[in-house]
Amino acid sequence: MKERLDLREDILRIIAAHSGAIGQGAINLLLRKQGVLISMPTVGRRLQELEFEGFVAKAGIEGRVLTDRGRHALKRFDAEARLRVSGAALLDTLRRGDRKHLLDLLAARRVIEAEAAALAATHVSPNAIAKMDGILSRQAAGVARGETGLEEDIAFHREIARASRNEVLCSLVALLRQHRRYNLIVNSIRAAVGSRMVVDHARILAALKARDPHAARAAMDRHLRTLAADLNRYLGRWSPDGGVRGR
Amino acid sequence: MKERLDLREDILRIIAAHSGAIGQGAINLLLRKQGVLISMPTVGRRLQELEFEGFVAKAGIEGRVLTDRGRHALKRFDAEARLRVSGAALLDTLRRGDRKHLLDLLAARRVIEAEAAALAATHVSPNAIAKMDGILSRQAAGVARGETGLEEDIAFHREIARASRNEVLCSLVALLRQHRRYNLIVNSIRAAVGSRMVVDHARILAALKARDPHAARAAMDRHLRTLAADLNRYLGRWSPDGGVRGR
DNA sequence: CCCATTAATCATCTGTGATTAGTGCCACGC
DNA sequence: GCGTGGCACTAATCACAGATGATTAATGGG
Repeated sequence: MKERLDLREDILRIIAAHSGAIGQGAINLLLRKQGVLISMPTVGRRLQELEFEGFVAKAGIEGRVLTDRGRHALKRFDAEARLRVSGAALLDTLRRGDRKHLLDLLAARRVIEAEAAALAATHVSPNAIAKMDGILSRQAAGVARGETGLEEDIAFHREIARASRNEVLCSLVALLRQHRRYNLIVNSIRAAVGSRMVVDHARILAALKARDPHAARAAMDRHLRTLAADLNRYLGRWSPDGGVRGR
Repeated sequence: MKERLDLREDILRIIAAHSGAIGQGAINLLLRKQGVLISMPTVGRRLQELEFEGFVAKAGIEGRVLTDRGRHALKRFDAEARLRVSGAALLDTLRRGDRKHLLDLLAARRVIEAEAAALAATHVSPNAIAKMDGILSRQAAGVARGETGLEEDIAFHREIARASRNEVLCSLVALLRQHRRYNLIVNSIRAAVGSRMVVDHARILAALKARDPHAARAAMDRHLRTLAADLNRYLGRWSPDGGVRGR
């Protein structure tokens, strides 16, 4: 069901690109030129389906043309495809774990989460503040016990993003936080950053409680700046060239 | 090849969730409970494949267990799945076109692109500046002719993101720019914003030429702020409730 | 002795590709 | 001007490969 939809999309695209009507043979050749190697009968079958669904119509004898509905569907497909491609590109960038990309990632997180923190300062609910208080004290207790506090860190940042009431920022924070290698590294340097992370978070939370957007933004900015500096030092220590072995 | 990988993932997950060994019959039942309806022999075949690839091993007679490699692969699968889910959530948010989401989107773009502009001011190459010059003059000419200048707008912002040398920011800009309804609306209000867009862009470009990060950030911030204000006015005019009819 | 598991065999179903029939247009030659 | 062969297209038929499911050994443990 998946790749067939893909094939049909390709066929629609070819028909749209071609001026005038076009038939199975020519479509087959063009598909082949695109690297899609299918037989002509299959193209015919897909064409029958597309015709049945009203996306193409027979134009006399010399082949088929797009209907308005087909053009419309294709436009929607294109938009979806562009979205998917952009998303995939971002995911690929996020998957990479070399030094520069980790720092790039942190720089992006810094501006995004700083804005989220500023917004949160004006929009946060008492309920959310209570939740953050709980997270923070759990994190402090965990770090004191020698744990990493990673879970609480993630939860804290997520709560702030959620409190910003900006769904796009919230989604972005969630997405950018899904980086395995980054989490691993924070794990490794937790001895250095664990306790300071709690202090940083407390400062952010205090700004939220004071409903001071400026202070919240500054606190979050500083938090992620120092994290980036730590990361940079850590990576520099183990691999000056920036090519830490990851996979 | 696709759904089979999916099925195998499900099977791995079930084995991992189950304490101790588990066989085809029980896996089949659990799969069925998940809504995946496959026959027991198929489960057996997948298990053979997984065993051949070293992800599971036979545990005596009572079924199969995960190997270390299987556990590792599953962990990787989980990370990938989380990434995909987060990405899909963001795409869903971006797909929505109501007033609040459009403004959220613009707010996110504002901080991201402002940072990109600031970085670009220090990293931009003469080459890129020349390219932006070209884009800008084409846009000015187009707007003077009564066109929307939308293509050039997109290209300009993309160039700035690229000049920031931060791939994450660049991907984010590309992703956030893929919003059909937003582009449609800008099209609709181009009479109001078309010429001012050129002025804004010129101001940004001037800051880049002066290699002044502060000015670049401020110019971009202002550009997207006014755009948001325009959008807000436009949406307010046509639908005070924020529920513009889309698609 | 019964049960769960693995694995093999056989039938079926689906999708695909090769081939072929049927149809109308076009160009060429008379 | 008209018949005729070539050509592109549609669509049907047949065969084949692959996956799936039902059934059935075969094995070992409670």
